[in-house]
Amino acid sequence: MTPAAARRPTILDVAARAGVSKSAVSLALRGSPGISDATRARILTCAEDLGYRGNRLARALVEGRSALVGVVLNDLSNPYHTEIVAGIEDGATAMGATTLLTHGQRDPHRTVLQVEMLLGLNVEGLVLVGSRVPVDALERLGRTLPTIVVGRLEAPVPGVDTIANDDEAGARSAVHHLAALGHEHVAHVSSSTRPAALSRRRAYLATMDDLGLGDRAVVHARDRLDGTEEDLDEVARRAVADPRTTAVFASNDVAALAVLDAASAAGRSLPGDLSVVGYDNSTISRIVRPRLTSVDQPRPLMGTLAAEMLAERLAGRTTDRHEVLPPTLVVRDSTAPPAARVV
Amino acid sequence: MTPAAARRPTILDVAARAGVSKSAVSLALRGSPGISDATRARILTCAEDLGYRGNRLARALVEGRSALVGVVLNDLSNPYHTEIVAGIEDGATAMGATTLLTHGQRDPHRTVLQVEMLLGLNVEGLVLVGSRVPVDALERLGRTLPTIVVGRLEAPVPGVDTIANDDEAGARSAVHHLAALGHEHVAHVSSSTRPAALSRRRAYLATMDDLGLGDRAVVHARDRLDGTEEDLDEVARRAVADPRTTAVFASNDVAALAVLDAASAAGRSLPGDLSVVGYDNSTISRIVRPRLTSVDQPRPLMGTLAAEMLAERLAGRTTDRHEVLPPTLVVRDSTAPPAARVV
DNA sequence: TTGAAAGCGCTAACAA
DNA sequence: TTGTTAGCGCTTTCAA
Repeated sequence: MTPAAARRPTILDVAARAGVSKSAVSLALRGSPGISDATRARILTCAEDLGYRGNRLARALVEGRSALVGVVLNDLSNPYHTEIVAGIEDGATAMGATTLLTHGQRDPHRTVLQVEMLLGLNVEGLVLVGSRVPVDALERLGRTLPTIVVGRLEAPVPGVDTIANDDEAGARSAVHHLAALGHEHVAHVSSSTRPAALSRRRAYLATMDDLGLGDRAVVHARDRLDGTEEDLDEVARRAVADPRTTAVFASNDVAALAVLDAASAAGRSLPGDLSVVGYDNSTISRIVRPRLTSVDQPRPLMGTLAAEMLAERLAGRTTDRHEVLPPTLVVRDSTAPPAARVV
Repeated sequence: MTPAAARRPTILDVAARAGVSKSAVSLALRGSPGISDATRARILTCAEDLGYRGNRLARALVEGRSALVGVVLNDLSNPYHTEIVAGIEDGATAMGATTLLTHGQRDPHRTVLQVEMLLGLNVEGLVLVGSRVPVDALERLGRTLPTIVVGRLEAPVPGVDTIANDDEAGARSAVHHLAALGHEHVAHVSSSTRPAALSRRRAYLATMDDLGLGDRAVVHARDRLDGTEEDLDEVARRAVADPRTTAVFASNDVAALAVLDAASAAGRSLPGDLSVVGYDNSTISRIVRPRLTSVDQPRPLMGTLAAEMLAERLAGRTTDRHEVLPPTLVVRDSTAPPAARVV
């Protein structure tokens, strides 16, 4: 009594049907030489007839390589990541590898579990996108297999390559844009103390200084001295409440959205009464009204670059590589010259 | 000359170190009985020392089952899907399976390729979320392995289970909500001719009839008679241009967003001058202003249910199951009673 | 040009 | 309680 579901045909079934040995089938299937065209054609036909489908697991086992690459997102629901993923996948496909996609639900612990899972499946390389993997775990990965981190790290980890956008340049372009429009009281809303946000915060202050506006710079940050985080909307309200402030540079689009809301609630008209620049050029920036001026990271490029660096590692590179890519400012409707002052 | 990267330790290495046979290690690792506690402890320690990590590929090969489940999204960048995925993953984890996530980039062809890839990895089941897999391919899948489709199908496919929300009920609740607010001229903006959108369109018309408003119903659809699709913004403009229309039910949140924009552009104030209801309760509905009233599908439940149905199939169920879940209306700020008419 | 045989890392009989 | 053995489906020597 065999089960109802037909067993999946193996290479042996094809061999039997074609009247050859299983190694002949293996050769034929992968287009290797050392087999006559006639036999190959016959074998291919038989395989087709049987609906034969190679067993990648078996192949990976015997070849000692899986041609699998793991991609771990911090958070699947973050639309910021999807273009990066597409880039990685394109690159991986080009090098004959298959990407396995997972996500850590924003939780470092779950992220580590996902990574474990991928290692169990014998992935040959790992790309971590924005994932908050603990440094010790990252170090272990760097020793174990090619590992690329897309996103800013607090400090380099040996054996781990990184790809990030130039947060300093991005922040600078945002502030310069606002200053060029005539804004002097440009405030900053900072959403976190993670490396990328901190870089932007520092660059904001430095740029304000460079422009001779250092004494007008003011940072509204969520992080409190006691280590807790203030509500983002509350921070936005604070920033908007200052009547001198005519423009805000926010450390990401989510924070910018909070500022837009707070401004509306406070009766400040946008962008005349208050200009806002975000960071990430996420879908949010196209959905909100006014449409958000935002700093764009070259996401597709970051993805293909990740795949490329992975390929290099697999080809034998052992030195670490840290790539920083230039962002570009996308100007939309949320920034304009400051309205004439009614004193 | 061995390569620099240390070979990953196998069960044999552990056995050698512990001075036992490899089957003893296998037993110890999986907590099977038939081995003394002392030996087990020793083996576990050795495995730990060596940094041993089981090879799932080898295990899958010998056990004849992979404990892998494939999840295929139509589009990774569609935030609508992510909660469903979380549900599927939770369910799969509970049944001891691992989910492999992929996406088809909205392209049926690419989707089929992804499915092929998953089959090559010996997944034991497949969950397709909103994916547009051609019917013939779907039929083949239904014959080959447990397959669950989350989303509405044009017609049932033998061997394929489905999970969908009740589009009729959702459309009805949207129209009833608007009618209860006092709207009579409720128009519908329909974004496509896909099964879900068509169901909502039909239910809209039926509900308007039921309410005695049949003669005031008007459908603004993208689909033209010649089979082409009109620009969504253009359709929204048309809908908003009709001065009698005081409310719009859109077939999804993206369409609703287009209506909101068109309304603003036409100088109609929201929601007093025009009320709008969307469908999907996507992140869009929380980002736009006014916040969008929208029909919510029970996504987490859809996900866990998918995993559950998969488990049933794997346990031997051979009858098809089609589940339809009730949606709920989430009322936000985009709907209000019609403003008093200035005649 | 083809077939036979070994073995990838593991589990699951079975024998000791 | 332990060790031995035979494969899972495939690739890859090596002979024929």
